[in-house]
Amino acid sequence: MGKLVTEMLKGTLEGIVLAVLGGRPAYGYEITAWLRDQGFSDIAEGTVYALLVRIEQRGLVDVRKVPSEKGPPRKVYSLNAQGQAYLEEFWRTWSFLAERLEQLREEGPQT
Amino acid sequence: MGKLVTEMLKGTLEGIVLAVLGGRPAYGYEITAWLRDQGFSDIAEGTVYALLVRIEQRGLVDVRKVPSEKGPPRKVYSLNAQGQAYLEEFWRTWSFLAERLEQLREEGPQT
DNA sequence: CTCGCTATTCGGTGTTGCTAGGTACTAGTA
DNA sequence: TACTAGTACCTAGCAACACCGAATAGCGAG
Repeated sequence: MGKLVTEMLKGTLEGIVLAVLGGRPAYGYEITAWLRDQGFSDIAEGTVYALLVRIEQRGLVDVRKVPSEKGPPRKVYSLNAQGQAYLEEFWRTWSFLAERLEQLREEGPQT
Repeated sequence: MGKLVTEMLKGTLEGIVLAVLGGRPAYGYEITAWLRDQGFSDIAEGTVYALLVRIEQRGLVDVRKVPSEKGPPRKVYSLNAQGQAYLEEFWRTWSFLAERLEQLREEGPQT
């Protein structure tokens, strides 16, 4: 896509991934593929893996290794209680930002 | 506010400021005050000024100096044609992202 | 046995917002 | 005079995050 998306993803990609994990456990490769499917056509693989490491270190997810038939073992991440709480905080922040922007788009800044 | 907002602002703050300038010309100090009014309570002044320098260097805005009665002269920025085009591109990108997130929030990832 | 797909990891880069100051001009006040 | 506060702008160094490119590793097909 472009630089605009890249910059906007900072801060939101993390929430997106957490939201995915909120729905069901998943592993890196799978998440990357899903994101590309959703239109984030040029998400870098490395980006997703780095993000997963971060949220694991922050204790937002649990991990378990699952053998794969076609390749190295998968690291399957699932959202834990702390991650759930963080995700809710993310949605609140997102709502705040989205409301401000929607208002700006419709009305312009109130004079 | 918090780190979450800070990270989310990366990539969107620029669009926000351009949108403000799309409504009317404005200067840095004024924009900062307006943002704080809108709930972005701890936007740093330096952030806004640095951003304005960037968008000026990219040729998205026109600038003129206007004397002030109570302080140094103001640098009043206004959106030019190139900035207008960029702003529209920003809105398209924003819409894309917002749609994906809204979908995620409501449905969860489709299994 | 090499090619392609699955799956993860890592080092270095660029952009961006923040911190924490500084400069400069005006007006009010002790 | 000296100080304080409000207006208005600028800068250097920092941290976080997404990107790029490459490497590693296992498996099946040709």
